[in-house]
Amino acid sequence: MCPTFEEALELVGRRWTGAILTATHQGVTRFSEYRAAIDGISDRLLSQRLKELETAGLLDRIVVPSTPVQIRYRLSPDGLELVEALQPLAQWSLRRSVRGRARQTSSA
Amino acid sequence: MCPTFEEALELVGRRWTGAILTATHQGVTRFSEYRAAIDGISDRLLSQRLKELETAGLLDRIVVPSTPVQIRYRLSPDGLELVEALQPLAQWSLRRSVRGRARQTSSA
DNA sequence: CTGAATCCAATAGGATACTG
DNA sequence: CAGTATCCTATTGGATTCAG
Repeated sequence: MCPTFEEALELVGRRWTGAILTATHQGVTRFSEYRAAIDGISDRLLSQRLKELETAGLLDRIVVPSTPVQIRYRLSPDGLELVEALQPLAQWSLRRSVRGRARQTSSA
Repeated sequence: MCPTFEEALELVGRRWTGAILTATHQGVTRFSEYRAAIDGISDRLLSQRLKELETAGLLDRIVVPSTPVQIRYRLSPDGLELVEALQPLAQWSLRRSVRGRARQTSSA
């Protein structure tokens, strides 16, 4: 299997990453908005994930030169494509949860 | 975001999981075949992932009553749907790697 | 052949406090 | 507001050995 696919899976499989991408897709742009929109995420992880996604070229970090400066995030073209590419997976998990399967995936 | 989507992402984002699903989809069925097909995976992780995927209802573990018994794995209907749902993501990562983006996603 | 058991190193993640 | 820094624990993953 091509390694870039594994990389994509592992990036997107990191905790909170899906939630951040989804939130961004739904219009969330500010750090504090993510905090409010994503229940349970810590500042540290949010900051880390945003940076990872920016580094991966999936989010653009926009500095608005107001006073005080505002930081906004948005999906890059690649990021938008990714969110769209994840839709079938979202549908699948939704179908599955409706059918009753899901959960019990841990327990090593 | 619905928690089942996060669960799906985290399951599929675990190391080797994508490779195992792909290999299975391409006809791999035996433990030793996975070992041969997936470069670098250890017995421990292969065993663990197979069990996780079985527990999640994505793989079926078939015991063939020959002498000695043979163990075969195959995608369950859900697992097949999952593999199909992952195709857009695979396409996306392929497009991206062709375009030259990808990599540099780690470095916390 | 198909794993399970053990041991260890690395990484991820959570909580909290602090800063420009 | 938008993060950093620090600390600490839990989870992952790799290597190796053992077993039915």
